[in-house]
Amino acid sequence: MKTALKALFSTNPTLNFNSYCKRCGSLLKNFSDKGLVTEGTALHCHLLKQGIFSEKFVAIKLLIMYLDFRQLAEANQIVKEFNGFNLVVQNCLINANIQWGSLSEARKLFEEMPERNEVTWTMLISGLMKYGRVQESMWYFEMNPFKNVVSWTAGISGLLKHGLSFHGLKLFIRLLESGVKPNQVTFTAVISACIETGDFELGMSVLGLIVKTGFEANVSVCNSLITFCLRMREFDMARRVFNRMDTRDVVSWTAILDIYVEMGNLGEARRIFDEMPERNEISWSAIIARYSQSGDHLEASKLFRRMVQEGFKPTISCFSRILSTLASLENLRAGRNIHAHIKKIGIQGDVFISSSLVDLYCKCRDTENGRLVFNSIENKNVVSWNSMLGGYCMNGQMDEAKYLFDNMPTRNNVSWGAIIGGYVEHKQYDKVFEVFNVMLLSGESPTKQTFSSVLSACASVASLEKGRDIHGKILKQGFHYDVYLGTALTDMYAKSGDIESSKQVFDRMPERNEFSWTVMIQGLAESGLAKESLSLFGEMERSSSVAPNELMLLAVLFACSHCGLVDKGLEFFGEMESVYGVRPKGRHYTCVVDMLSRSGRLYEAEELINSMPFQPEANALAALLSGCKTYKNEEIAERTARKLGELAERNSAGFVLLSNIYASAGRWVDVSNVRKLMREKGLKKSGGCSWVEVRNHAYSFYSEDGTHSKSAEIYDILELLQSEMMAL
DNA sequence: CTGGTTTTCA
Repeated sequence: MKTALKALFSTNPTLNFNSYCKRCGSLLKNFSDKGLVTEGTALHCHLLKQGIFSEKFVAIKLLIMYLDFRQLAEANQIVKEFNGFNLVVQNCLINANIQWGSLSEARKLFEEMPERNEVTWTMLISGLMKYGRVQESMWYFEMNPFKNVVSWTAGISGLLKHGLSFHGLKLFIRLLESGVKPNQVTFTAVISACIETGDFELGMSVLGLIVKTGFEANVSVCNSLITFCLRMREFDMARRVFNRMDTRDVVSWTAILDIYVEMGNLGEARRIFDEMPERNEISWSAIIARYSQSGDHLEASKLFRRMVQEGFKPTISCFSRILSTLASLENLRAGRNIHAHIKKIGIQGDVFISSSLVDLYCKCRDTENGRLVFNSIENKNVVSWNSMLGGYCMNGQMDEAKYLFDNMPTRNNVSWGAIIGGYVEHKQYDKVFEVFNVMLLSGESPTKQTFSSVLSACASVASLEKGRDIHGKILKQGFHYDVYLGTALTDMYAKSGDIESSKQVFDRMPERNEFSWTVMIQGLAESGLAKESLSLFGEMERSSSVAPNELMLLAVLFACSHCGLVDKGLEFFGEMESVYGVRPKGRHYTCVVDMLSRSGRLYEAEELINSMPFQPEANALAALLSGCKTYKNEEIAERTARKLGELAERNSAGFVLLSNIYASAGRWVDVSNVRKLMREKGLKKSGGCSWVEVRNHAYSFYSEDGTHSKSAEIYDILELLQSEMMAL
């Protein structure tokens, strides 16, 4: 900009006066757009020196610039130089007041004007529309004596912006009837109305009109046509429009880029992006958003870095997008940098930005900083509250979550879903049902995700009654079994012991993914239908394209273990890597060790543990110990126990088992040694837990004393019952 | 000279 100014100062003497003024004018407009106050003032001084400041064209640009900068003293100075009433100057003043949101001042100026032109009217109409005052705007529209294309378009697009597509289109019809010719701007606006209403037929007839009036070559019209085709999923037509254009701008390229993304071809979209003749911050945002959406957060953040390096200013949406990408990458360091930048340019107050920031800190497990950002949001909306709520939930701070939830000004089904999901995630199942019931009572409709969460809670507490109830509610809501809901139902029925219903749901699912198969295979195995489980696995291999994953193979091993098909299980285990390409994890070894130990093949089990390429799970050793107990093999038990002792794993189950084995062998000294060891390591026997349901509330009881608020009374009653039983 | 339109997004 500085160089442009210099070039102008050392001006070309051959430049004539008019083009000189024009160049000054466009420079001033440029300064005004980019907020370059110093440069603008400097040019003003220069013009004063040259004595051409009162030239009307230049003066108007100067006035607009000073109004833009809100330098009212200078602006007033220029107004004075026009000596009284000037229509264009008054128009500029009205426009400035509209920009500043002083609508009453703008209207006062409008009313006081001795004469008005079509621009005056149009400005007021579009100004009122801009602030959502549709009724008043339409009133002025009807009063307007100069209904030209621009004011028609202003009225139409104003209605469209406020979701009144139908009224907008009706106004468009009136425009056609009035005899005024619509132009390219009108058509672009009307096409976006067709996009809004999703009316393909109407769009096509507008297209006919466009062709008839000869606007089909206009860039803006074609751009909106491409978007129209995109929304109607007419990808071929979109490409035809694009290919036919003889001039394309950055908007056209960005629009066609999105066509390929929608067609699921991100690679082709990227190729277009790389080959675009020109890019702007919106095209950058678009491609970054698409990478982020498709889960390639690394590429998204790489592109963001390139975008900034190439000097593009990210838009607000781009910032919030990249923040959520960094949140997924849990890249707190980069996130903090961007946070600092956001503060510097002063957009931290934006609800989308601040909610993304809350999410970023929480996903990086820094709920404290998340809370600080949350507290700083002035106009919190549901999304901001939900981000903070979700943050507490994902970090298991359920007390904070509940407190926040109880104090939210408004809740939507996302909020309910978040807190319910949090309780499920952190195994507080009694709370899940409690909150879910309140949710239903409040009249909020659960989403599919919330239903899935609650179903998994039912599965975990094996509450068939509740599960059936939820199933009924799902049907009532009219949700059909999609993959997620169907899988959750299958799992719930299987875990609650109703394997028949489980199979029924599974059979009716229109689509199954690897989780669905896993759940069913595991469900059958755990219900003692191990043979059926294995044959279902066979069916899956034959009939679907789903590849067995780690979890599913675990279920298969489990099935073999539970129907005593030890050799079959060993065969599967051997094939895991070679046939299915899944490297056995600790859990798989544990399962096989368990299988061998249960059938008394203790030496093989021990050998398998010794052959493991990594540390065995404590559970594997525990399983072997358990086998030793059953088959009375103290020799292996001794060795295994030693290994378990060496294992630094904080797993108390193994120790408990160990002490039980010693106890059953009557080796009380060893028992007390193990207990001592546990105390030294700070391990506690994880308490058993039981619960009863009374009127939709689950009451939990833990094996440690005194954890229940009414344990004293409960024990009193137990004692009473006991003494009555003795009396019998 | 001053006014109306199109592309990304939560």
